[in-house]
Amino acid sequence: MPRVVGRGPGAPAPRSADVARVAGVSRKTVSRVLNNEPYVSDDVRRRVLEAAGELGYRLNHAARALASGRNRSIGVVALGTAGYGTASLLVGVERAVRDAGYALRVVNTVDGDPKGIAGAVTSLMEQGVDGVVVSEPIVEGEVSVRVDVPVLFVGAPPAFTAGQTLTVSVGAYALARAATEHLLELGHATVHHLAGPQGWYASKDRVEGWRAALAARGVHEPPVVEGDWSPASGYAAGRELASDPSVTAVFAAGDEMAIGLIHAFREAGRRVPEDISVVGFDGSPVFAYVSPPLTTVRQPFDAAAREGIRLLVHAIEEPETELPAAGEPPVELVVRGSTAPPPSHQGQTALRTT
Amino acid sequence: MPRVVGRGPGAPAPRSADVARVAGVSRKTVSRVLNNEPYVSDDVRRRVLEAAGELGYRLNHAARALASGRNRSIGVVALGTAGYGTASLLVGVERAVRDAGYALRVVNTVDGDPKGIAGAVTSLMEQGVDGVVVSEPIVEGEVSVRVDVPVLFVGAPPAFTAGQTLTVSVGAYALARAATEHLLELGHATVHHLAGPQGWYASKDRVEGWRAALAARGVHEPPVVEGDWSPASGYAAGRELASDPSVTAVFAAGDEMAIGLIHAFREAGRRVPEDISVVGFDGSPVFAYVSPPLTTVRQPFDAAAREGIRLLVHAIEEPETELPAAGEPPVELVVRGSTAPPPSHQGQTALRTT
DNA sequence: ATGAAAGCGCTAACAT
DNA sequence: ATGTTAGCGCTTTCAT
Repeated sequence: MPRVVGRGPGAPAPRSADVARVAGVSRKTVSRVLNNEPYVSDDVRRRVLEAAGELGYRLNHAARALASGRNRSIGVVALGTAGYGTASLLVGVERAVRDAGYALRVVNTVDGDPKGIAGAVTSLMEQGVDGVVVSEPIVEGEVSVRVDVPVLFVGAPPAFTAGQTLTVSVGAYALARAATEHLLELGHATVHHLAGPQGWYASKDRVEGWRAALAARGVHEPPVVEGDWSPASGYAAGRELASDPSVTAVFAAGDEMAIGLIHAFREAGRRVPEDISVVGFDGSPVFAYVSPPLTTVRQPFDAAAREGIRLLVHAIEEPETELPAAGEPPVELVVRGSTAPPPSHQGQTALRTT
Repeated sequence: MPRVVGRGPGAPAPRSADVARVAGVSRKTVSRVLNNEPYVSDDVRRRVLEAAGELGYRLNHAARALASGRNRSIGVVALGTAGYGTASLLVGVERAVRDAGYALRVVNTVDGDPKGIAGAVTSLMEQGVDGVVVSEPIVEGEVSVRVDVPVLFVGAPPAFTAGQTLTVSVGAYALARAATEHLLELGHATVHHLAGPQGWYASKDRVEGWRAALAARGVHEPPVVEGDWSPASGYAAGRELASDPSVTAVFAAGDEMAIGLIHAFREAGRRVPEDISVVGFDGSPVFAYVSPPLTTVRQPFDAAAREGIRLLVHAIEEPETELPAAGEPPVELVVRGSTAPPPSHQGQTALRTT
């Protein structure tokens, strides 16, 4: 009678002892081969591999983790939404983690609040991950968890203390600044900003980049409009902004919000880019195919994920040596059709007196 | 000196024996409390929980898995792309898995080919998952892996044999049929189809639904145009289709391809929806805010994920009892602005003689 | 270059 | 309702 329900027909799964028996070596030697340890003759190595293949042997990660204290797995706390940004980052992280020979554990937080994050991290710790990645969308607030493994924060400053905290930037500040400067260089008197929700680091960086670009030119800083990343919130903001004739350029903190914004402008009879220019943020490829094609800045998700995981794995595997510093990611502005010089200066000033 | 690198300052992590000692009970009793087993007095339960809290005790999943043979984890083989569909499904799966009290292991396959899938599944088996989810994007071909746990296929027929295979539909066939029928009811003589890449189940279902709608009305079935899900491939297909004046309605197998398609049509001087109607597939919310707003069919990702995981967990926990059957998901057609009746009949026939 | 023995932290089966 | 004993499958010493 089979020991466990669910096992295929017949025998229980082979263990390393079975491989050892078939190969005519000790269990420890099998272990050595499987872990690519030195001091195994090529002949023995071959025999072990052969026996393993024959038996259809599969290593038991749980047993290995228990015995060695290392899991070769990395946990990621992601935001439970299906946006292009979140998803891209997750895909990049998965790839980088797998390439590093680690397994991935994912826990989503519905909303990025501290309590949700604490719970997610605790769950990951129980699962025995060797390192944790907290992905960009995280809100401010005290997160209280005891974490004794290295933690990588992507696109945000450390939100809690851990065995070791690392950060990798997605260059949001520089990207926001570049987006705003692009608009300013086009001749716009100022640039309005449709931000993400308050309290999010992702929002903050972008606001600051925008603000810095404005300050560098000494131009007036209009009040920030706040959205929630959704196209609907961009649309709502657009209806508001459209009624203000002084608005000729808007930098939106997300591509989808930008799309909603443009839609509202056009409905209100304001042409884009002739009357109002709009720049998005993310670099989602599909918006190159809408009218007008969306000018945006591309977030270097892949590069950030690769770089971040490199750092994290280093911290896991060689905690003593110093970390090779991460370079700032490149700033990539994608100019498409949603930006243009402002309407004639006189018309603009005339309207602004309103 | 600390035993393991990375542990916080001081003591090693507390184990269940420590909790037992502090609470003044046996290790097994601690185990009973932690697993919510019956036959524990309320008083003891309270004491154990208290001791655990005090010590900051965290269960060791690896040890539990090794001892019990069960991991309380589910693995998902996802496609390594950041599309709205894939990401939505993954988010839904993560949520459903967590709600069921399981952890999630994710392995992406860059391309959904059989070899990649086999590798992904093997990796998951080594990680000791109790069940596997193979998400929709999977290509045809023989996948040869030995799997002794239940496997759930989302939106595709079983691609390999396992301890037990389950399927949950996303209703792609019915959705494709509904999309095509919508166009036909508008009065279009026929409907062209921009499909996904050949070999993908996701493409196949949609082709068949489209074909069935056409056949039911006895209308001519034009040749299928093939894309690769990307907006660029939709654009390329659009340039081709735009030169054929008989084309007045296209059903695209994905929203992003539909967007590319529309862009190409407009560039070629064909208005949407006046000259050509386009229906997408997925239901991505942002395309309600482009011009014209995209008519589409909504894939019930959340419902499918919930339903699928319910089935899978049932198969894991009660392999004996029969599975409660899954109802077909609702068909949701979202009519927006990219569809309209065809141009006047006479103009159309005149052109068609070309 | 290889092996023997011990034990990782937990749960299972059987006590009581 | 609670405790005892014996492993789960692997890696770690430490021998050889």
